[in-house]
Amino acid sequence: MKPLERRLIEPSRPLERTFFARPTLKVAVALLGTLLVRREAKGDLTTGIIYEVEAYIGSDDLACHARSGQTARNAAMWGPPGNAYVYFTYGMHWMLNAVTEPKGNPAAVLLRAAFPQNGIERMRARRGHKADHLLSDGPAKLCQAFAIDRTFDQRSLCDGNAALTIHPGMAINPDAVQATPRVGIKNVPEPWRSIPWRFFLHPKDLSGSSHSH
DNA sequence: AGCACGATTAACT
DNA sequence: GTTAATCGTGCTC
Repeated sequence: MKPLERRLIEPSRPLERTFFARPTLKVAVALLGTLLVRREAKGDLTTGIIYEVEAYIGSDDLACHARSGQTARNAAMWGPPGNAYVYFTYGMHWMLNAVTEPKGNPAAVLLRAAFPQNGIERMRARRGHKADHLLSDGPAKLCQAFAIDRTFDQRSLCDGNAALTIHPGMAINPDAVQATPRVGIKNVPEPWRSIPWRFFLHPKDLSGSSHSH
């Protein structure tokens, strides 16, 4: 018996580059509630609603990889807004970012968590047989669940038929957005270590009004 | 050439 | 609560 999928969200057009070509903090908050869509072989869709992000903004931000100037690794951040920036860390994990701000202005939003919507069994096959909410509740887990690796670095997230896109998702109550310091940067100097550029929604705020068009 | 550490995770005590 | 895993990157010598 095929497991029951959550509500099938038929993706509309992806978010356009103009969505990402804005101040990074605005893009970060606006990404909450949007739908991450991974098109796999045979047209299978793996999707989830983004509910946790972090902003990394420019070479002055000492937590941002742009702090040490442009290199082969971080070049994506200097590229067009709406591209992916995917990097490898801790010797084993991939991280997915969406590049923001006008081209040449290095900044990005780290996608830290998404609530599974479609393709949940594919996520389980890659992540182990865990409860839905544990499949993509961290930046490296998200990349595992959605099968994202270096091949996505510098690729557009805005092309309709691409393997990875971001689409309008749920309407979000701005009052429900939580902000805290970014995590995993405890050796970064102040004020960057404590500036509240992590944004997220509580699960209860994900179960409300959903719309796909 | 060597080295310290990382936008983390899973598995421990 | 702690810690091993595991290796690319950027910095120092």
